[in-house]
Amino acid sequence: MILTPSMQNFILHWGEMGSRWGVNRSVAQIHALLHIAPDPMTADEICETLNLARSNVSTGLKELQSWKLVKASRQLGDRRDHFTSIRDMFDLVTAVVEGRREREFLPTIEALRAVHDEAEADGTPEKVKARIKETLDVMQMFDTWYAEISRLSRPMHLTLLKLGGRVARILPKSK
Amino acid sequence: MILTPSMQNFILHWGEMGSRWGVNRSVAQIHALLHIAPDPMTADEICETLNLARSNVSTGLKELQSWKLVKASRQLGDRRDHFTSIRDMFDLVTAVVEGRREREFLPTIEALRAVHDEAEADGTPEKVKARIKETLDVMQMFDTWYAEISRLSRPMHLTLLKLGGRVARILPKSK
DNA sequence: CTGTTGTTTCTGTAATTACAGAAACAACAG
DNA sequence: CTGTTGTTTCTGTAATTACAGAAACAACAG
Repeated sequence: MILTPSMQNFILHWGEMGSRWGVNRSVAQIHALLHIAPDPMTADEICETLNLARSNVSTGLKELQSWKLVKASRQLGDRRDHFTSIRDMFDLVTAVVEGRREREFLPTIEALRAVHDEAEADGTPEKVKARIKETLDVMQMFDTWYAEISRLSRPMHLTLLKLGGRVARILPKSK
Repeated sequence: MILTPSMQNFILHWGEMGSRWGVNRSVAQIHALLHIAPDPMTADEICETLNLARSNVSTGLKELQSWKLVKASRQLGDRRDHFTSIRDMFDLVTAVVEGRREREFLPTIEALRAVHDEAEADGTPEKVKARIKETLDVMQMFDTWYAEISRLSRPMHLTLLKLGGRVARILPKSK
């Protein structure tokens, strides 16, 4: 596959961004390539296009699949796996947010809960215990909010997105 | 300052979480300490409590101030700076989200815009150009949504948070 | 002036991370 | 059986990152 300069830049920038977002550069580059590739690609094509070792592409694809950002598919008369990224940008955002929640947010809440319980018995000052509890409570509040919102339907999400700040005009009436 | 085991764990976990969130461990630990500290602390006290070099504490405090997570204050009759973290959890979340938006989201949008313009002239296939444009558009849509929502008042934020998924019950009527 | 406080910059080091490339395997088609 | 495809695991290396500690400096109180 031949990359035009702007396609190369897209992949490079996505790779940079990936490393800020906690995904390593190679993995983010593979995702970027699949994201803009018109057709599914095999692992070998990805190796050639990005100049990565096969082992790393294989591992990277696994990781992307675990994030549910990439799917493997088969083509008739070909034994090789063909990989595509999620085509719908909404699904992509959902997958990324969901992944981060599971890997970063929930473990933190869990750890905070453990610390909170531990603090009951080890002579931690009341003020400090209150701070820890408040931190835990607020994080849980945000998590609950997210869980509820994410359960809404796609059209509802779109409505809310388009509505933006105007949601405030509608709400007060109902209070 | 004496740390109980649970306070130590809080700081350690916060430090771990920090490294996942793109802040380095020391910086996250300093923040964790200030977050649960009942009273403002001087740089020296932080050094002692966390066993960090003074230079690193100094740099870390600078970084936390640039994130607006920590403020320096003065006390009568003392020439040293005393540091406190944001006390209000809502302000903290806002500061973190705002910081990440500026450092991770906006640069990406900027880069995408540049790639998008570049793609006009370098023979990038139409399909690929469309993908790039779609990616840019969706990211901008989310950013606009966030910008509008963040402009709402604090009580409105609280209302929305408590409302959670029930916001859906209110909206359809108005369509 | 001296002492205190804090910042910045540099050096060196330990730990971590991100890879390439090799090798061993597994699954399966023909 | 052989050839193809893909995965997993290992070794080695280069690059990066996160520090400690030193040193030089600045600002300022008294």
